[in-house]
Amino acid sequence: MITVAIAEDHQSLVDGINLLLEYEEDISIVGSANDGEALLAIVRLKQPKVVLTDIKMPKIDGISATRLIKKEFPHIKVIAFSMFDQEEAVRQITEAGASGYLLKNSPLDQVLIAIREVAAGHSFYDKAIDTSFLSEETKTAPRKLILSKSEREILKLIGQGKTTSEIANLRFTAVSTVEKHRKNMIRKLGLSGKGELLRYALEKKYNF
Amino acid sequence: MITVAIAEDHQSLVDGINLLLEYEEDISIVGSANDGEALLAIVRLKQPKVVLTDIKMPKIDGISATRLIKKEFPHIKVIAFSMFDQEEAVRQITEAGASGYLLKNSPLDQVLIAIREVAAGHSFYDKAIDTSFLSEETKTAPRKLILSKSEREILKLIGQGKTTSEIANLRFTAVSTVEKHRKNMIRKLGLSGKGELLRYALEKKYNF
DNA sequence: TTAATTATACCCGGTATTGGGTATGGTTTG
DNA sequence: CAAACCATACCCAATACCGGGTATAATTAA
Repeated sequence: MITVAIAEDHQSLVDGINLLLEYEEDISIVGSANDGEALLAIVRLKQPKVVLTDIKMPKIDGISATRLIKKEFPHIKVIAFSMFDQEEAVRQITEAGASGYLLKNSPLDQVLIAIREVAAGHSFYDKAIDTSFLSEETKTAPRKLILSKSEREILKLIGQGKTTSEIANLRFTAVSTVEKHRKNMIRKLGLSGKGELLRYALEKKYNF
Repeated sequence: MITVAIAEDHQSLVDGINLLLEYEEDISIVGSANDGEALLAIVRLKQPKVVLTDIKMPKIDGISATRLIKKEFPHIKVIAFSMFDQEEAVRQITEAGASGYLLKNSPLDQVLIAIREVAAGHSFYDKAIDTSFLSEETKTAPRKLILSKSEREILKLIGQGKTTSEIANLRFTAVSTVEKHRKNMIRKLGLSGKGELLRYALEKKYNF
């Protein structure tokens, strides 16, 4: 199930998208907001897989919102939704971590395609968008290292089946610190517990 | 570290083996008993990797003790230690789950070799023992399936990162039942927590 | 057809993990 | 240099897990 949050100050458009997605069995809208601040609140609460956000919004604009979302939840995919094809806006929100850019005057079914594409880990830019000025890595893999040095070390130890207190001993640090790192990783990676974190560690075979 | 428990009603022999193993850095004696009942108690308490047991013992003989140990802790390796090379005794204790058979009139260093061999997952029979009547599988892989059907199913789900309550929902059964299965598996496999169980599940890639 | 095993479900007390915080120094970097 | 980021360490309340039990019905094996 692809969970989606929408931020858009024109309620009519929100309603339209809601209508469009209503009968898509693999997509579920978990919240919508009319400004950036409300979007952030929804994202923190629901942690959707995909965020579809307008760029021009009250309180917090879409670019800043994207930056904030990607900082707290690097795994959440953001799609920008804008009236105009402005090179500067495309550049800025992509650098902020967005995975796609849609135009409001394009057919609505593009929304559907874009959501599925970014949820699958790809990027999706409206055909009308000139992306030539974006480097290939920026579009497809804008990911810097998500985890910090300590976090990676701790994840490695978790992958060895160590418990939190064993890790704390090995690293000569407090249990609370290891717990904090573990919790930050769970948040950053969008996981839901030590089990999934261990799974992630073993699957990635320490390539993170 | 290979942890070892010894059961032998002649204390002098226990002392001798203690002395022998004292300077082996990779082997540690975690307990010794003079009868089968005391052995069981030690095994339950310390859960050693290897048990070295006499066959003729007060209260519970070595064969019955082996059966009981292997039932509760299939991962614990048992080496029989006997005065005589009796085919029937060799057959019975091997069928009970023992991984090796030593003779008391053999050089003491055989004990060392046997412990390391069985700890590594091999079998070890004294050279004087005629093992021709034992089938190859009986000697090297006397293991029937350690885990039951439900246990294997639950282990698979654990391997997918599911929590206990998620598994209970999926199987339409009580959380307490899933917990019981999980705990039984941890005991049977000699693990120490859900972390290691998950590790085991992923490592064995569901070949259990 | 008994005996053993399995699956089910619950008890207890104790420890670990979770998911939110806050806070304080260092480091890095624009 | 100020803003970000990182590592550190702690708080809290709620939930999950651990490692022992017991018990009962159903199924399987000897």
